[in-house]
Amino acid sequence: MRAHNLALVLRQVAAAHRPPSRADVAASTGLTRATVSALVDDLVGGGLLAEVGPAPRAGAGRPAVGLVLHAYGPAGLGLEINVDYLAGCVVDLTGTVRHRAVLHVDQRPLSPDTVLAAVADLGAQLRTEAAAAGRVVAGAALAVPGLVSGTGLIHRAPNLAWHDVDAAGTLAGGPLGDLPVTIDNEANLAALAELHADGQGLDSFVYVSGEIGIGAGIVLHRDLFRGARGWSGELGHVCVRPDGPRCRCGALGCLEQYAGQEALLRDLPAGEAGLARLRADDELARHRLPSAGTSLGVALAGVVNMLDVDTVVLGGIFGPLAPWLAPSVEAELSRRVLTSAWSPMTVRASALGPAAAAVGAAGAVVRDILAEPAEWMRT
Amino acid sequence: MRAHNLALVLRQVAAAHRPPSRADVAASTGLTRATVSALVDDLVGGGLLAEVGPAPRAGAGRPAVGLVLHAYGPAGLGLEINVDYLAGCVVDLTGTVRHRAVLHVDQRPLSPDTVLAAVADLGAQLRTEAAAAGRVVAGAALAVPGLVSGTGLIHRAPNLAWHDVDAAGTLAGGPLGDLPVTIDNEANLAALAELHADGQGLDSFVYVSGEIGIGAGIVLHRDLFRGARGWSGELGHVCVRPDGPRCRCGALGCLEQYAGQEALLRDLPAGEAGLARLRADDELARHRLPSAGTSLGVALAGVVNMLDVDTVVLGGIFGPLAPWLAPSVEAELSRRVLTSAWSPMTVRASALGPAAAAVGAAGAVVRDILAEPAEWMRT
DNA sequence: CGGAATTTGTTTAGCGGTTGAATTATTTGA
DNA sequence: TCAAATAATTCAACCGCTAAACAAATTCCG
Repeated sequence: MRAHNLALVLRQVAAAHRPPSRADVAASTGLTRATVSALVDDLVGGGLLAEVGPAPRAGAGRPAVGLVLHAYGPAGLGLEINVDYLAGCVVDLTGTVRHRAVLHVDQRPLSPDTVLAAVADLGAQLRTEAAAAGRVVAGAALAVPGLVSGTGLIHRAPNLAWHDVDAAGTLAGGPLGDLPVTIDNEANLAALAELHADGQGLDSFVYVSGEIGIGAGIVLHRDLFRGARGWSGELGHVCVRPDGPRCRCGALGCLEQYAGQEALLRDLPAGEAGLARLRADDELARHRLPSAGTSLGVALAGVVNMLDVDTVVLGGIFGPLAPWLAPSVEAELSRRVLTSAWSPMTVRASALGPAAAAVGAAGAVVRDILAEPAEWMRT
Repeated sequence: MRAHNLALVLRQVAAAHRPPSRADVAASTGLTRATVSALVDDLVGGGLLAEVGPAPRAGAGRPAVGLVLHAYGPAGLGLEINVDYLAGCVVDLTGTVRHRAVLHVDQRPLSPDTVLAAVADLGAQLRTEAAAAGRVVAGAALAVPGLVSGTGLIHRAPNLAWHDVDAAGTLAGGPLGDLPVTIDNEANLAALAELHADGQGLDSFVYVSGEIGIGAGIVLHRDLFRGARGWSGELGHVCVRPDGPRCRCGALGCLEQYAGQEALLRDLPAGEAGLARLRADDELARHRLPSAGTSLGVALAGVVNMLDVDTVVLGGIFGPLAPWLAPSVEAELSRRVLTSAWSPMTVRASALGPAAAAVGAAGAVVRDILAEPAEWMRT
């Protein structure tokens, strides 16, 4: 009960627009001021909340002491392994990114152990930076482009050609071995980053992560949807045409064959160079992207009919290509989604830059702490 | 906290295989015997639990008093409107069906008000029967083949040609006007019935409801998944081929055009007559059903790739046709679902008979009471 | 047959945590 | 300078759970 109320108070402070007073929190939670005072004292003592000078306020009365999440409380380390880069960042309790790093290296020729060692080194370096700035990293999360078990086993990462990699075990032996590390799918964590990106109250959406493969992170009522075993969101392998071209996964007509990076860049240089060319050449883009958008729309329409979300966010490489993709996606959705008749769908580009998953990962670490403050303060 | 623990105790009693004693419940919940005693006394006083004579037990010691859900506690009324029948039933707290009724009438020529009045009458009649047997109906739930809002507004029921029908408002004026009535999608409630059907511990599955249309109810971790607005599960309008035949919804190539009842019974008599013919004529069934199963499999593979469930339950008319449908559904799933490589899918026929949704609806009413006993006992 | 052992269920004192009212603290405004 | 207003703390009361002792009802075994 104590634990529950601690989390409740913390949530109110985090959600407030300006630093609330103890009295404000009492009013918004329904608890009494006495209780809130006691809880806040605990949270301040535990390093999760800080008091700030009273905001200039009109009217009489004793000035309120503002409460904010402690900017030097426990920090989260986010790491990302993707096909053509590694990334990492450190965020504080407020969700602000304090340090970041990206390494552009194609990971495909490297062994899983090499890649995991490299990303651990990147993380250790960021942790040192954070420590120098007075922030202690309390935990880490790693984003990978594949299907991951809760135990940290990567079952399959098709575009890295990994399978059955015990990432958690390998990391435990490295320089981050003393940190609790969770491992999650890249699209899931990017979706979380999108959810908590500044302001705009997205409640439920599908985040489409266009990288070498196509993944999706599903957010429902501000909560990440993981499916039964954590393996949801394999949008790239939803069927667009049952008799279409063969996919790397073995099936026919998967979305990835129509809207994956390799399909978009056919006859163009691979990677960023080809994408830049596509963005620069409006003629080319108009010729090639709408049909990919239609395929994306067909697949997403099925997803939306089943899942019932009202917003699609185009992320990864689809973000910058949204001007050409979104109209055909939107058209297909409004044609095929039953509910769009009385409740139209929204399609928009992601608000995030590259390495969104790393930011989401770091944010997930601190939000875990905020969600269970009692757990954190026991130590 | 009290409320939480009351529900906890109730859940343990409901989940037990044989009537547990207070001591058993204490052991399985982690509460002390003293606390459980107090909680149980409240629940017995509130008419939710009953004590039964001590079971003959081996060993020494004072004999235990068994606890069971009160068979004469509050009962739930379930109602179902479907295209070619109305159904209703009353279940007691244990989930046992005590009274039932079905009316085979084609509802399509009738107005919504007429149909709602008829189903309300059916409900009132069942309530009278239940009262005569000493059971008081505490609430009702109505299943409809369409998209429903939480407020009881039926946005669209394509196969009844209904739209914007205020079912809750209409029912409030009828003979059930004094009961709290919730309204929900037919496939959702049938899925709940399947979930709570005797025994076998299904945890997460997609229940495919084949009626005139095709719907789906999604259960994840023994919890109904409703999507963002409660409009999930429109499997019938997932796209199988983007350039397929036009569907009643306006789009091209919806699953319903390949595996809906009308597609299955092309050139056969409509309704039960045609279905009987199909079941009787193995030659015909082998010729026609596997291709429908393949389409179903294509659509379900996309769903499973996104949602990550490991079991598909074929219900409604698909249940009896499962021997011909399931193999091709299964084949398509194992071809197309990524996770099936290391975690194979299961496809099975529903354990339920007709009017599954009515049973699910009635069960939902009593489970709501069991989930919040404090709420119920306040009255 | 009768007492010890055993298990169930209740009683009682104590404790953590919340509430509500009273109290103290700090400011504005007349 | 003092009253009014608002913020935060203190303190007694209370609710619900726990732990341990106790009462009740049965079996085991000499």
